[in-house]
This record gives sequence, structure tokens and C-alpha cells, in this order.
Amino acid sequence: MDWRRIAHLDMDAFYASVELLRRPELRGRPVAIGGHGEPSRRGVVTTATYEARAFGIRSGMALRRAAELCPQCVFLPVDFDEYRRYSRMFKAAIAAVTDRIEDRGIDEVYLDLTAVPGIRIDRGAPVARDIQRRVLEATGLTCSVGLAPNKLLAKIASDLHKPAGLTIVDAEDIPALIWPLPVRRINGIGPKADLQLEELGLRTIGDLAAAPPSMLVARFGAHYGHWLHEAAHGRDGRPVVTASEPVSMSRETTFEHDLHLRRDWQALAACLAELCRDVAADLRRRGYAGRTIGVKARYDDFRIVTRDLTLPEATDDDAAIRRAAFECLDRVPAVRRLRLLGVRVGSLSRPGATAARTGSGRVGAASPGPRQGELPLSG
DNA sequence: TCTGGGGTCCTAGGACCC
DNA sequence: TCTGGGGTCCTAGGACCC
Repeated sequence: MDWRRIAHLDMDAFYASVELLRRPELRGRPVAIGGHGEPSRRGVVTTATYEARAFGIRSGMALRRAAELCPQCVFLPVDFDEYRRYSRMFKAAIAAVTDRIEDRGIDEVYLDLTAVPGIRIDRGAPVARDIQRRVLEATGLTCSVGLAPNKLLAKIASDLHKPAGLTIVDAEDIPALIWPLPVRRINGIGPKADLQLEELGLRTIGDLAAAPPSMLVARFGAHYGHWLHEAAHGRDGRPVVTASEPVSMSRETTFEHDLHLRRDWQALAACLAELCRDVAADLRRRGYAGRTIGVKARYDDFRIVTRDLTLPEATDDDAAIRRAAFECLDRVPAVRRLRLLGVRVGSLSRPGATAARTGSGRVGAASPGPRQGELPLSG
């Protein structure tokens, strides 16, 4: 399996594009999707149309801030059920071309097109265009595709000519197309690593590729340092993984107003009970039970604490999860007000299955991939 | 009254066992 | 009175992704 053709397919401004299908009158106007769709309430932008992005609106931005940047922007609440419906539709359209699909969330997938007939014609462009056409016909939505010898390059490529782009990156294109890009474009380099690389004077992927591996290893540790070097040279042996098992399921909520662990105990307890009920229902609906129950709290200063508890037996029962969750909440220090509370169930198994499957169904390590935890932290 | 919700993977220390 | 390892489980925290 020397030569590979890997595609990364990314739906364009997915949530916003789905909303525009049922509100065509908003086409051409700045639209942002997020929270309750009211900038006066807590929430962030999940997706903005390209017209809204022209005003500087970005995903992750507070709705209030977005409204300041663009007062005429239309705000809509998120409707995950609808996005999931379109997600199933575009993935089904792709499945007509290949079954080598790795799910990467609601709006993107990796595809291993190596064995698709005709994939060697024109570097794979005709096959990619056929997939884009099928997605458009099935959903009315456009997507961008990157074609490359591996997932790392395909992911970077799909982002280069959005929307409705098709970008091919082969090994010989790396110096011209990849090296000028900022290091942050590599999937696995986040804000913390970006900051540290900047301190080393490494801004572009080309800078990173030219850096002595010993310097990266000294700064980031053996594993992550080596991975950074490989990634900068566009090397990535990870396979497209078509099946996986969930590791955990969780529910969390951010309060409209911060709550005090003792003074607002009634409200917090009611909230925790509801989260437990919801996560238990999720477990049962998907046929899982879990042994490790945990709570997550975010203080008003954005610090996060977690407490968890492992039970002797896996459960999907409201009351059992609730008891464990309340034990955990009791151990959260009441030092500040909370803005978020969450419940997580991990160490999942399938009660019906014959062999207890606790881990993920992932294939063994072909190549390292990032080990974020090895980053020297809080630098 | 900036900063959502649902995930994965990783590290590290202590307990406990052989 | 001082001397070991390795392995696994549990818990807490953090980086990163969509």
C-alpha cells in the first residue's frame, strides 16, 4: 500500500448553508448561527456565512461581539437535529462512491479513494468532482475537497480554496503550496503549540520543516517534537479508519447567569439531575452503559475542575448515574460561582454484546499523530 | 456581565498487585 | 534498615478537534 489517494471533504459553512436552504430570502446577507440566536444572551457563533465573515465575524466569537461588528447581521439559533439530517444525507451520497469513509464529525469526512476506478486519471480530480456533484444533488450544499497522499495534507488542501474548492497537493507541491502557510494550519497544532513555536521564531510550516529536529524535541518532547518535524514535511501514515466505538458520552450546559454552589444549590441540583437524565437517555438510545461517572464544572474565571467516580458495574440508569454525579459534585470546591455544569459517562460497554468492548475500535498506531499532552504546558 | 457543546487522546501520580 | 521492578486501574487536568 505504497501509493494512496486520500480525500478530505469539508462542507462549506455547514450550519449556515443548511439554514439558508429553508430561508432563501436570507441569501446574500450576513448570517451567523449560534446559541439561542439572540446576541443579548450567552453563546458563541458556530458558523457564519461568507458575507458575515467579511465583517470579521468568526466561529467561537461571542454573539454579542458579532453583533457589535455587524449590527445588521441576522442571528439564528442552532438546530442540530436538522444539521444531523443533512449530515446523513451527504454521507450517504458519498457512500455510493466508496465505503472507505472516516467520520470526522457532522460536516467532514476523510475518504480513502485509492481503490476507486479511474482515480489515477488527472491526479484524481474527476473522481473528486463527481463526489462534489453527488453531494450537491443530494443536499443542495457545496463542499470543498482536498486530495493528497495522506490525511494531513488532504486536510490542509481542502481548506485552501473554499467554498466549493478542489485542491490537489502531492509531495512535489509541498514547498510551494504548504510551506508558506502558518503552522497553525496543521491539524494538531493548536493555540498553545502555536505560541511556543512563535517563541522559537517558527511561523510558517516551512520554518518548522527547516528547524533542527533536536530543537523541536528539546522543546516539545520526543514524541510531539518528532511528529512536528514529520508533519511539516507532509509525512503522515495514518490510515483512514472506517469504524470506531464511542469512548464517552456527556451533556453539559452553560447557565444564563453564574450560580453559586451553596447559595444556588436548588437550581444546580435540578440542573444536574436533568443532565443525568439526558445522558442516561442517550446511553440507552445508543445501546451503551458506562462505569465511570464524572462531573465537570467551569468557574466564572473559566477554570475547569472535574471529579469522577468509577462504579463496580456499568450502568445506563438515571438514578445510579445521578447518585454518582451528586457524590462528584460534593467534591467540587465552592470557591467561585459556576458558569457551566456537565455530566460525563465513560468506560463504556455494550450491555448486549457478548465480548465486553471497553476501548475504541481503532486500528493500531501506524504513525504517531500528535501527542498534545506532551506539550510543556502553560508556557 | 466576551468566551457553546460534544468529543478524543495524553500525562502523571498514587494505589495496589505480583 | 534498606532495597527492586513492572503492570494496571483510578483520578485530575490539559491540549486539541469539529
